[in-house]
Amino acid sequence: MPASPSIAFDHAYAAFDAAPPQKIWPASPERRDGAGFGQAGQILHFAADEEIYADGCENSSFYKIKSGVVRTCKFRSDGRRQIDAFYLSGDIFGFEEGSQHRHSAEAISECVVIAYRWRGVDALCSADSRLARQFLSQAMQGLRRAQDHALLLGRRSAAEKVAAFLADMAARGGHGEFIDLPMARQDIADYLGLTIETVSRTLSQLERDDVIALQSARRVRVTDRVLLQRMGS
Amino acid sequence: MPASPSIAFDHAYAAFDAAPPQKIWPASPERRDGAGFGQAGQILHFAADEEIYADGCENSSFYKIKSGVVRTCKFRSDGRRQIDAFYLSGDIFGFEEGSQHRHSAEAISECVVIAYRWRGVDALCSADSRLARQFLSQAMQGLRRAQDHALLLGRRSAAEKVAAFLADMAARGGHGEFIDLPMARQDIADYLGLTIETVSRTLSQLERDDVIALQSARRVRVTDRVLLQRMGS
DNA sequence: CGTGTAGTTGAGATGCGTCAATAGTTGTGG
DNA sequence: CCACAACTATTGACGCATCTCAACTACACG
Repeated sequence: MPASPSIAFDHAYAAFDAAPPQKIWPASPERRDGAGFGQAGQILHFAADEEIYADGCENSSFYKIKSGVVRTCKFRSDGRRQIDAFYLSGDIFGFEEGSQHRHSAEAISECVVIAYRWRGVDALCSADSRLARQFLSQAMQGLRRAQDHALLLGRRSAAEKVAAFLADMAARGGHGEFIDLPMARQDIADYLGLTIETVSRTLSQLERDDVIALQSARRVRVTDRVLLQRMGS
Repeated sequence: MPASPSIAFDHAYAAFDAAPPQKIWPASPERRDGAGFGQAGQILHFAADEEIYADGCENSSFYKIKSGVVRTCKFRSDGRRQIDAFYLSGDIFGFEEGSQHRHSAEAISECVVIAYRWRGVDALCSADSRLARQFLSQAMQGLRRAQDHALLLGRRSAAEKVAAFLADMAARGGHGEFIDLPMARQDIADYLGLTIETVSRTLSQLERDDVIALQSARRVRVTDRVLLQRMGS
């Protein structure tokens, strides 16, 4: 829908984080059964590489990251892995319709996440149309992200993919001209549909071309932001 | 969200199609300005290859196909085109958040579509939570489709891509063992991130492998549905 | 200091793209 | 019904970008 939601989604979820869910999710028929609600907004901790949920398991909650980085991915029968998305602090993941999750989610670094139960969401949205609007907006945001990812994967060179990835990471989590890459090369490769070797070679080439400088394997300095942007678009 | 909507989305939209929008979209503050509503549910005709809306133009409506086939795509600066999705009869397209469309939409065949104006949707959803639920469900469906497309484009062989595409088309519009392909080879290529030559070669190879038989360029008979499914997954 | 993991680099193989020619299809007009 | 043009699809030959396999390097951690 054309207009941005009247109340910023992040604002509403910030409230989710700060206050007990009852404050946000008002009384509703769901509350009477005495279950479900108490668990909304539950804080969970995960170690690096720990699984948060598995592909095909019950979709009872969605999650917001308080700190850390999460990847959602699918494993194919031949063992190949494809990463659907990376989620940074403040992002929401596992936001799917259907009774089962359609990807698995894994902590890339140590993570603190908040789990919000789906149970009762329909009732809450009925009671508060602004909340319903936030949910719609969140779904639309995920849609845009997935479309951009599909665009990134279709018929682009390795250099274009890697440049676009770096530009995206810079936009999302950039500290000035530095980009921190919390994920391993293999994660980047599985996200971009490349091999780890091609990712590594492409990064080296970008460095030789004076577009970036590799401070360390996980830390990139952008020396030519304009060119990086141009290469990735 | 785990459960399917209590009222099937299609049902609600069937009502959209059959009845004047006032019957579905009840009185609301928006109506008082005397505009917008009268145009909701407007029926439009498009010739083959005609543009329905352009990338970047005002996002005032979303659309449902009554008959025909539509593609949404993006054009890159170097002239390459990427197709985001194909929409068949009954599908909804142009369902995006934001003030501008982020793709262009073109009729592949002669088309009849219904345009629904966004204007006033927020108010309507506030008034009718079931409608809000349908909108959310539609967004979630688009999200799933885009995720599947990204999965299809990442590190799969040409044979896997084409097989998956055929299996998808069979599931969506199949008449028994026959698949009608309303789009040109170039469209399929731009959807799968391949060239037209590779698509053509791959189809020929599938025919030599006795997975399909090409009745004509636009009509495929599936001779080994199980194998086709397996190749594409 | 040794061991294990992550990342880089090199050499060769290959799948797909590119360019070009051919074949098939559709539509128009005589 | 045929002739012709224009377009779409198929097929072939060749080149190149990326994959594969392998060796090497850098870094973290006990």
